[in-house]
Amino acid sequence: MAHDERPRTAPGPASRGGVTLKDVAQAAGVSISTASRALANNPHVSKATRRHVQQTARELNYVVNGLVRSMTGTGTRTVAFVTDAFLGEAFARMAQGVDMTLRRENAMLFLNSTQGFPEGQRIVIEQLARQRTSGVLLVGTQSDTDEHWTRIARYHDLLASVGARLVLCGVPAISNPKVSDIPTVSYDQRSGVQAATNALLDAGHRSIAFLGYSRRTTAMERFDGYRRAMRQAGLTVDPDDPMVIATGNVEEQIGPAALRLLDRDPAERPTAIVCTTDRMAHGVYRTARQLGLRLPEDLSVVGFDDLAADESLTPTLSTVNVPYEEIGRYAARLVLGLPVDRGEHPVFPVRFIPRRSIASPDRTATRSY
Amino acid sequence: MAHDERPRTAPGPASRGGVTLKDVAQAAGVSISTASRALANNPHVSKATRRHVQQTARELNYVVNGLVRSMTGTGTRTVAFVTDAFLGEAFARMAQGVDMTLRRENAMLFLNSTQGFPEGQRIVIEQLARQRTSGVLLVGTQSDTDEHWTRIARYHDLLASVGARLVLCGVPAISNPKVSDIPTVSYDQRSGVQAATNALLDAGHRSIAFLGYSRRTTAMERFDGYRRAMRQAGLTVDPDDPMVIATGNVEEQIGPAALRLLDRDPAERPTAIVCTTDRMAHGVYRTARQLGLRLPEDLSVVGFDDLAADESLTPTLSTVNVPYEEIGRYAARLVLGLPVDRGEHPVFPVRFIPRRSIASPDRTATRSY
DNA sequence: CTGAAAGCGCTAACAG
DNA sequence: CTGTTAGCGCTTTCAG
Repeated sequence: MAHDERPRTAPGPASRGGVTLKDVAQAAGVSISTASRALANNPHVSKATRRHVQQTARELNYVVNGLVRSMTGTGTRTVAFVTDAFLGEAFARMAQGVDMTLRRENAMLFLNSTQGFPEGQRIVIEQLARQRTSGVLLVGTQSDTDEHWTRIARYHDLLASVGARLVLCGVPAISNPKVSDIPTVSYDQRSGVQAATNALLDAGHRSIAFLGYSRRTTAMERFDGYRRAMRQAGLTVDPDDPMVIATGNVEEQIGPAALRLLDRDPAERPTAIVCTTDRMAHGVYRTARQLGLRLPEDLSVVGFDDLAADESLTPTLSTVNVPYEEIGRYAARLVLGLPVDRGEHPVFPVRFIPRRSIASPDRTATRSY
Repeated sequence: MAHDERPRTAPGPASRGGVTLKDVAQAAGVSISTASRALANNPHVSKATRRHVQQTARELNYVVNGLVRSMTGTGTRTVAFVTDAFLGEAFARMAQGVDMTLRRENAMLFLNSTQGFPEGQRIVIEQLARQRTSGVLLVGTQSDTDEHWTRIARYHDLLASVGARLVLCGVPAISNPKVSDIPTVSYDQRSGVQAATNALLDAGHRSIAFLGYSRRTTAMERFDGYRRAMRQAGLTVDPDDPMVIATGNVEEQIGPAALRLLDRDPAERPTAIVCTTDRMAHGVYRTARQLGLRLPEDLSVVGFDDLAADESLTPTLSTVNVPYEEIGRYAARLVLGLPVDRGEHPVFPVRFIPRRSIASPDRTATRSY
C-alpha cells in the first residue's frame, strides 16, 4: 500500500492530503478521543498524555479541520459583508470596523460584491446560506421598491432557516412593514445634509442645487434633508426641479451630471451645490474648473462622507462626517448576537464639518473680471 | 419526543436547527442517496423522482450544508485576501479583481486584516489553514528582513500542509532564497518612480526630494527608481540624504514628514518631491498650502497609485497608474491554480501619468511677490 | 483518566 | 433507476 500521490505536503500520512487526528492518535499511541481531548486542553486528560499528544501533533504538522468542527457545532463563526462593489472609503471603513469586532470574537469575514445585479445578490446570499454563515451584513443603499423589500424579506427567511442573521447596514431605518423586523444600522443622513444645506443658506445662498437624487434609500434620505432645510428657509424644491440632478456615484455619471448643472447661463446656474457624496463633490470640483469657475467664489460646494482626500482639495471640502467604523462595529455585534446598547435599529449621529468650500454668493456679484 | 427548542426557523424538523437531507428524503419517501442524487441533478434518477424530491426540498426550505460538502472534497473553494489594513483604494481595486475571478470560479473570498502585528499575520494564517482555505493572497508590502521571510516561508509550509497555496501580491519579485518558490504578483514599481522622477528632471528640477523611504519591499523598490533616475542625471542620493524622508503611509506620519521637508530655508527646500504614494502626495499638498507655497510654481509633486481623487486636486496630480484590478485577477488565478500566461512571478507594467502638478522650477526664481 | 462507539450531514461506491 | 453501506474528520456521550 505504498501510494505516493499526495500533494507536496508535509511528512504526515493521510490519503487525501492532510494529517488527521487519527494519524496523531496512532503516532501518539492513544485513542482518537484522547487525542481530541488532549488537543482541546480538556482537563480530563493526564498532563503527561496531553503534553505527549500535543508534541506529536506538532511534529506531524497537524492542523484541525475547522470545517468538520463547524459541523459538530463547535467551530469558527463566519460573517459576510455583502455590498454592490467594495470600492470607496466608506465601505472600507465600515469593513474595518466589522473586521475588528469579528477578530475579537474569533469569527471570520467573508467579502462579497454583488456587482449591481439583483441576481448577484441572490446568488451570493444563497451561497452564504449553504456555507452556514452565521450572519450577513447587507451593506449600502438599497433600492426602495416594494419588489426589492420582498426580495430582502426572502433573504432574511432563507438565512433564518439556517440559523443565520441578516442585518441591513447603512440604510435608513425602513418603514416598509415587510422588513420591519430586520435589524438596521443607520446614521442620520437627513440631519447631515440638512446641516450642510443650512451652512450654504447661512452663507447667503438661495440658488442651491442638489446632486444625486435617485430612488435609492440613501439618496432619498439625503434629498429629504436638503428639502427640509430649503423649506425652512422658505424655498421649495421637488425632485423635478431643474436644480435637482440625479446621478449614480460613479465617475462616468458624475461628470455629465455636474455639467448639466453648471454649464448654464449664469442666471440659471446655482451658486452652491449640495452633493450626496464626496465623490460627487470631487467631480463637481473638476467640472467647475473645466468651466473656469472659481471655487468657492463662483460656486460653493458641500459633500457627504468626509473622505481622506477632502482636505487636500482646493478649497478644502465641507462635508459630513459619518462614524463608519463604529457603524461597522455595531453591525458586527448585532449580527453575532452580542449585547448592544442601542437596540436593533440604531441611528448614529453624523457631524457637519465646515471647511473652505463655502463662500458668500455676494462675492460672485462683485467680481469684476 | 416533542422537543421544540430550535430557533425561529422555517417549518422543517431537524434537531440542531436546520432541515437536513434526511428530512427531505423522509418527506419525499426516498432514500437519502436518492435524494442527494436528485438534488445534484445526477442523471441516474428518474425525472419524476427528481422533480418530486426537488419540490419537497423547496417546500421544506432545505439548504445543503456546504461545510459538509467541503469535507467530502466537493464544496466551495475559499480564498483569503490578507493585508495589513484594507483601507485605501489600491487594495480595494485589487480585491475587486480577486472577487471577480473568484465569483466566476464559484469560490468565496475571505478578507482578513492583520492590523500591523506580525502576530496578527500568524494568527490569521493559522485560522485560514484550519478552515481549509484553498489559497491565501498575502497582499501589500512586506518588511524586507530575513526574519520576516523566514516567517513567510513557515506560512507557506503550513498552508501547503493543508493543500493551500500562498501567493504574495504587490511585492516585488523577491530575491531572498527562503521564499523564491512562492509565487509573487508584482508590478514595475521601479520604472514607475523612475519615469516620475524623470518627468521632474526634464522639467528642469535638480533639487528633488523623496518622501517615503523605509525598510519595506515596496518603498525600497520605489526608492531605487528614484535613485536611478537621479543618478542618470548625474545626481547622487542615498537613504541618509536630507532630501530623503521616511514615513509610513498614514496621515499622522505624512504631515510631519512633509513638514520636515518643506519647512526649510528656501535654499534648502526641494523644488520638487517624489512621493511613494498618492496619499503622501495629498499630504504634501496640504502641508505646502499651510506653508503658503504655491503648487506647482513653488513646488512640483508626483505621486504613485493614481487614486480617483487625484484629478480633483489643484493642480491635478501627476502619478503612476497601476493595474491593480488586473493584478488581483491574476493573483486569484494563480492561487486557484488556473492557467496563467505570465508565469508565477509576473511583473505588471505601470504607466506614468503626467498632469498639472509639474512645473519648471524657473518660475519659482522669477516670482516677484 | 481513557477508550469504544455513536453521530454530525452529505457523497460515493457498491449492490441490487 | 434506487437503496444500502461506507466513510470524511472530529466531538462527545457512555462505559470502563
